[in-house]
Amino acid sequence: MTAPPRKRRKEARPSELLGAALALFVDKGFAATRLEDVASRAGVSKGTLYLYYANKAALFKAVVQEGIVPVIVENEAIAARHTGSSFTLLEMLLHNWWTKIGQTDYAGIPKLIVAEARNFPELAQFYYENVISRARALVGACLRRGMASGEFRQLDMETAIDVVIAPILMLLIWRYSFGCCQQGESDPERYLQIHTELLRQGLRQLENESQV
Amino acid sequence: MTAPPRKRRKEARPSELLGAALALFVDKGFAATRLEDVASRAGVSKGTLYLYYANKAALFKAVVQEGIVPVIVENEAIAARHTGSSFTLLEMLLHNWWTKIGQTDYAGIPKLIVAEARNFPELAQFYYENVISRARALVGACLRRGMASGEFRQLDMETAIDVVIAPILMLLIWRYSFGCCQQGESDPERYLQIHTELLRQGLRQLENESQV
Amino acid sequence: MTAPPRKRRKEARPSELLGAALALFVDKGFAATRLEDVASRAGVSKGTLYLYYANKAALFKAVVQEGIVPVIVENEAIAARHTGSSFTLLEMLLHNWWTKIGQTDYAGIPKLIVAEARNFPELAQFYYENVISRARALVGACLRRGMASGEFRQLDMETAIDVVIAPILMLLIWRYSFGCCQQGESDPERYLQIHTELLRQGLRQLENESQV
Amino acid sequence: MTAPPRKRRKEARPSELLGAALALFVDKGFAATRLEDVASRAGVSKGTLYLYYANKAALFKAVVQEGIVPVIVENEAIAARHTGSSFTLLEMLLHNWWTKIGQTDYAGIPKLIVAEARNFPELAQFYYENVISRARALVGACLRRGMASGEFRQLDMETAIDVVIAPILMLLIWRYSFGCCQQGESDPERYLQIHTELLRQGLRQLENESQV
DNA sequence: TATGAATGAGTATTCATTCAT
DNA sequence: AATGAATGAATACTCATTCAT
Repeated sequence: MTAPPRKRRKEARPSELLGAALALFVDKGFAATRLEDVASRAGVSKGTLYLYYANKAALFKAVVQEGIVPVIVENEAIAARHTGSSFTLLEMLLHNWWTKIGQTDYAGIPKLIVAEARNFPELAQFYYENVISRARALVGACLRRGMASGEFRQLDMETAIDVVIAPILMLLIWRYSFGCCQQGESDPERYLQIHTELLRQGLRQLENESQV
Repeated sequence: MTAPPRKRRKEARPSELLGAALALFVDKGFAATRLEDVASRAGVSKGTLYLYYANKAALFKAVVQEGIVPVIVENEAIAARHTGSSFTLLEMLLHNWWTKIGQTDYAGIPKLIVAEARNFPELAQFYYENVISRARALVGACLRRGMASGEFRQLDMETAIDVVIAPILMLLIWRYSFGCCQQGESDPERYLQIHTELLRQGLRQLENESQV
Repeated sequence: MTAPPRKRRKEARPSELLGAALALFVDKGFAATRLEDVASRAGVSKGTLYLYYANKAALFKAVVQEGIVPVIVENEAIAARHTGSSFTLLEMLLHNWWTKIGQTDYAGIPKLIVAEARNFPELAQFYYENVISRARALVGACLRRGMASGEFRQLDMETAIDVVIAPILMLLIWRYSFGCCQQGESDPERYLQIHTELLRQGLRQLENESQV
Repeated sequence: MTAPPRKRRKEARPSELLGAALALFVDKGFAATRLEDVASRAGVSKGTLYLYYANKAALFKAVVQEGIVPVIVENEAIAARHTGSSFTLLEMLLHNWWTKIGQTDYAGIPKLIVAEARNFPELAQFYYENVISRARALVGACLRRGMASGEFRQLDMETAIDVVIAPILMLLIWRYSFGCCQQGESDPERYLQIHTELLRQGLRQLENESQV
């Protein structure tokens, strides 16, 4: 009969809610996450959640907007002010993504969105416009820059973007799907290092080719 | 005179059900597929479905068992009897996979299983054991063979397997998630051709390296 | 742990469900009626209700369609085959309505629809087209017939229809709103008898008027 | 210089709240009106509403008390001081009701109370005691007076009261339920005029009858 | 074999009311 | 007096599974 103490934390609520939502979204997926669980994980009631986010889709969009879009923005800034080797830029972009996304709970979002895109086209559209197309544009610009300078060899652009993005994407998708099924302990850092090295070789203008 | 078709019908039930299940699973995913829809697409009642498959999970496993595992078995046979270039073997394996899986509705299964693995660990386990681990073993054996013969350079095995599998996997995942969101028409054949070429260059023992 | 016995009563279900729905709709109104209560009053589970009616609105429409529209149809038939006094026809129509609607649970529907029309425009539209407009057309035809024969005096048609319908409508609305609040026991039969008498006087062509 | 308007504001709060409540109650009904909407329409917060009215029911009662009961009181005063024709008194009472209620937003209250009486018996009881019973008593007294003086013929009292009240009540109920569904534009003034005329004829002591 | 009627657990969202500030 | 953050009860609809026929 003792009413639970009401705490007013207007400032802190949004980030607490987004944190709880992220944790559950990446664990269960979008459809299978119950908003009641999000609320209770954030220490509030279901109703409180709706004070901050109009519905489940809005909550998901906020998670992406607050957690992933800023990293895109950062990377756009890094690219804008970069002078020097295009491959170094590529490394910086991937490294920042890895630090801010790959090493946090946000790492689960790419698998989630791939998994639910068809059943929630509105979310897919949002993610495509705000994350995918911007990320691809960024990598594309970097590659174009390298090809123009002769640092990279000429490649089909869309395929080249895939080649850059796929390894990190596969790593994240795998970790959040079969990650726990796999017996052998995988070392993501080493995996990425190898792929970066393959990338360097795959992209670089070969000596004798450049001379042709 | 209507008896014979009725009989044929009866014997065809399982495959009709599996066909309907496959179509809906790859369209909606596992959780979002309604067994009632599967049954009605196969032209039977919901109850009949349960005469053949104990539950939704059993139905899914049957789809995999009947449609995907045989391709693995074929590929194992191809590898067993192959003599000659390891890269040619790799091409044969990928080509068979592409023909039997990539160009059929089964192409949607990899995305499905990645999407639902966490929420249905039993299915993930089944798929991992019956498809993933066997496919990786097969590719691994092929790579080991090529490395032993000097055709391929020495690479970390797990990473090399990833490098072989990832492009085709990404292609399928993408097609069944953002495929329809994307404006530009993508040409999967060309995409695969490019990746096969990159693969050839990435794996081959370079002349001067081998001389060292 | 003993599962409740499942009874298959496909034939009887619809009328049992409609009966339960009618009872609760007229008691609580449309919005305040819980489908779970309808189901349990009919002795079935919530799910079963949905086997027969797609949703709450469909259930309501079925109640009207099965219980009220047939009375309209009957009255149209009565009017079509009637020969003789127009006032007698009017009495027959009102009497049939009173017997089939006014003395049954359907008597609560007019109040319900008036109460919820604004919040459920789709239901209002359905009821207006299937009941109200047909009932008014029927009364209108009867009045026109009496005016043409000189039995009734000339009156504005819409108002005349109101004058005929209003007393019985008010009676029903009152019974299902303040009926229980009222201390004095009201006698609906006597009320209607008085109104019918007033109607006879109000409609009839006065002797001296007809001579003018 | 902003202080005075602030003060005026404060004193005007209750009537602003009652105005907002009236508008929403007659639009949505009692149950479907959200107190948050009432508050925001009045330009205050939800909490403030509760400073003035203990709950939704109290708010509704206040609307009736402030807007409808005074018209009853006025009519009681008109009747108390009236000398002359009873029918003229009836016309005055109806006219005042029409002006103060029928031509304002309060016109929606009769439909509301009829619609929600059963689900909110406390409100029904309040309205019955403060409005309905007093209005009927008033009309009853007027009719009794006319019957005593020989201006009206002898009629069953309750029925006679119904005859007087029903047309105006039906008009208001209709306007707030199917009013918008109806294609033909109805003219309430003309409707009332016709009914008043019918009333005059229906109530008056016929010459030859009075002579009997 | 085949049917399809029946079940009931599961969930996003709303809103009157409370209360800390 | 005023705010608005917080609460939690309440409800339509879905669908995997069961089972009587």
